[in-house]
Amino acid sequence: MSSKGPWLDDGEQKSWRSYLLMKRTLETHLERHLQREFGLSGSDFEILVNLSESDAGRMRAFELSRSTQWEKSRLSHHLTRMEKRGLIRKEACDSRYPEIVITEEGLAAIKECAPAHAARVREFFVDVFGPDRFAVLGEVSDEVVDAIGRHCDDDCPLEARS
Amino acid sequence: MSSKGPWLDDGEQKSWRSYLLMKRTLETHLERHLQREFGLSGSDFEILVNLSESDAGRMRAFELSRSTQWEKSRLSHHLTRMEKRGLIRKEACDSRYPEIVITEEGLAAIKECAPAHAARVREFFVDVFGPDRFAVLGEVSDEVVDAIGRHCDDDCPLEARS
DNA sequence: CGCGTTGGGTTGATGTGTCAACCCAGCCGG
DNA sequence: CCGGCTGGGTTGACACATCAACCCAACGCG
Repeated sequence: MSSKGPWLDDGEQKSWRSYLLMKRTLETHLERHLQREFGLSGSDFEILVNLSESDAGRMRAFELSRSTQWEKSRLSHHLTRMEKRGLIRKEACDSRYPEIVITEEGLAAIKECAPAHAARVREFFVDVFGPDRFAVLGEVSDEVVDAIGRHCDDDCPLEARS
Repeated sequence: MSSKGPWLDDGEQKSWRSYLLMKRTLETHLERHLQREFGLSGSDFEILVNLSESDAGRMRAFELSRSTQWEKSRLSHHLTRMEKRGLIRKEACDSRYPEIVITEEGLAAIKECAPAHAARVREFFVDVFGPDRFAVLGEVSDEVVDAIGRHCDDDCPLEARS
């Protein structure tokens, strides 16, 4: 597996902890900004982005679940909360299973906050990396996701044994 | 601020979303592994690491708060939960304010899971990056934290106006 | 002394994520 | 026709994070 055994050496430790700190700092900064300025959580934002990018502002729940990669129960809980706040609506349609529709209010909310959010992502993340390093980050990220995916393809059948 | 306006172009969008997916995938994978194999959450792990690295396995709460960068209320809540589970103890000492002490059980728990955890970090993250790219990640992470920190130094006095 | 302020720490309310169990329609094999 | 299975979706219980409010000892200063 690894040429160096399980442990991380000092330099790796340092980089790993820097990464962890950065991840948390960026996460809370962005989330806080959205919350304070626009009353939206990061989760709200993610759902609204997906809906607003879809053809008619409406998707089945399991499409959302596919594109966000959320667990179905998290999605269900969050959608009921968002419906209570008027950001989305569940609309019955011909074939069983309701469609999730973005409301006027939801559309207005995301249109209002998206530019400010994007600007912060650019200022504190994209521009700090710079084009080259940022492109590399994108590539490596895909590799990491693949690596974990391959591992789980191997394991999950085993873990799901009963 | 930015030479390109607030929006992200297509390539940047793609990298950003790759990063977001990677971050979540890695996070849930590591957390799930710790939880299922050892009954520890990532938060438990972080506290136990800090305590076990301290001189006598004991620190004041606010030292923990400094080294983890957690909010004090999060820390307080989590420490009471961990005490209930026997991983730590709050011990009264001479000068006001109790010390947080890692228990035998807590020490055993972290010693047991740390190698497996480190191995997963290495396998799915460090080794996928490779030494060079990983070192760069560490550096850029520090820069991002600095950038956000500088911004908040400017703003927080204003935000904290009353 | 008395009184306000600061700072470490706790508490409660609330919103959120996770797990496991469940519901139910459709499907498939007898 | 019936029984079990699958898959989209909901629910409830619980662990967790965040915010604001609070507690209280120590300090500063009139």
